[in-house]
Amino acid sequence: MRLSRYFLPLLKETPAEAQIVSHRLMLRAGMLRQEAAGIYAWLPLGHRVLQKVEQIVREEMDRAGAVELLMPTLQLADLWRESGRYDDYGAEMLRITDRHERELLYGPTNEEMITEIFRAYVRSYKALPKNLYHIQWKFRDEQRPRFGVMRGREFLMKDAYSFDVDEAAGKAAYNRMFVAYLRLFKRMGLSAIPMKAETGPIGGDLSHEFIVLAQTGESQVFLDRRMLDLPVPGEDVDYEGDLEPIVTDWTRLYAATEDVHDADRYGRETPEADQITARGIEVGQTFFFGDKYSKPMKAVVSGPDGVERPVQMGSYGVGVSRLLGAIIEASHDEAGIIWPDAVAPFGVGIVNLRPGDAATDRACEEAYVALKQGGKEPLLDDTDERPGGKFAAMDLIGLPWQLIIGPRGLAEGKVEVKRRASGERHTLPLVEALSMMGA
RNA sequence: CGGGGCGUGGCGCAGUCUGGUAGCGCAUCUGCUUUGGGAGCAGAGGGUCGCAGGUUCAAAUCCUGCCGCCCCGACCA
Repeated sequence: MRLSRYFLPLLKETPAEAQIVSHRLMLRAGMLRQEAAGIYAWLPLGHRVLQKVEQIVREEMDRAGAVELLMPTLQLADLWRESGRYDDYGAEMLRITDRHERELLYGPTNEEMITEIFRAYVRSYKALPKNLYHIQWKFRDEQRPRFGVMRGREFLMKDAYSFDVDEAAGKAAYNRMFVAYLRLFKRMGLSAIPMKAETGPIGGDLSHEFIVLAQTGESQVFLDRRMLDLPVPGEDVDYEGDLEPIVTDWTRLYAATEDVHDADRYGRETPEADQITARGIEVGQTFFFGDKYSKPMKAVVSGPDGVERPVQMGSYGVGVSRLLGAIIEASHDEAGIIWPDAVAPFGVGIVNLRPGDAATDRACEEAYVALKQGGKEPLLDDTDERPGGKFAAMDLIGLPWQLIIGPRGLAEGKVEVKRRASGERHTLPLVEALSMMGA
């Protein structure tokens, strides 16, 4: 992409409404525009990152055996009356009436709908296990939206739902999601720690919140330092096999958010030297809730014994749009965002220091084509902006690599490569620069 | 939902107390000079002062009502 043709409205000054760093940087970097409290338009740069994050979630869900579908944003109120949640859900649920006076709602989640879909088609244990997910916009009419995209009213969420014949199979399905979550957050460059979570009225102890550690996190968390060193399962993890050992490894050590923190247990189980108190951002949550919805909504399957029983369900959410905020909270400096390679909107920013200079233009063009062919998704700054402004802009939008090309360096046959994360720079011939960046 | 604050060119703000026909910085446009870490000079454009009523000769400024947004708290993926 050539910057001169792109749409990247950068802000030199921070809009007054933004307080936390990720919100400020997203506005300044031209990723986001607020349209109403907690409702945002995703500008091209933000949209690209959103899609990258979404794609990683999708790949890891698919790898774990989940199947993607897409449910609508609007749902019928009657569906929610079946589970009893229409009345339980408070003002957070956005209720809408259509021209026929039918009551609708903008879905805050999809347990009811997925259960309805499942029960319409599945009757036998032989069709199980199943895990269906979608990535869709949700709406929760928060009383007080804040922190930009981290607590908006409209948000993009991946939610998966597992269906199993009995509790043991349900637990295995839960484990698959647990492992998939470890992997997908890791791929985004995040260290997300599963922490025991409140299950609320659902009961049982099978629920975890996945928390990203960041200094500016919204809530306080307590954990065993050794959790940070646990190995994340690789691409070759066998989702057909027994994942219990991995889950046990990741749940044995103490890790809790402030609302479920047990100071006595913490002191007992975790050596003082390994105790960490930090701030965290919740980016995902896993639940196993058995027949909470399948029972009232009559989603039943026949077992091998010919007896019909409610299917055992779990649900697994990832806050896709929220993740952008979390990633920035966890990865930025004074100058701007530092994107992890896997989610960066562009792989390399090429800075043409002197557009109009024949040799410089030629070298930039050569680099642009090579990087593009190498799948590096370059963004070429071919604007008339002054060098200082270009450098500041590149640092702000946080592309992993900067390739700086100008007449001064070219006179020596060299260009400069800068790694955004470390600030490390190298002056070297263009070919070498390209191979350094993997093109 | 309780408490506090704010709404003035695209962005950041001053002006409001004490009414007199709107200003600063950045950004934008034009010209010239500049060009390796947010340039200089000269000129230009752009504002129903959140909205609606009211008071007044006169309202960004005073009064009433409404709307929007932000912060702290309670609540939440």
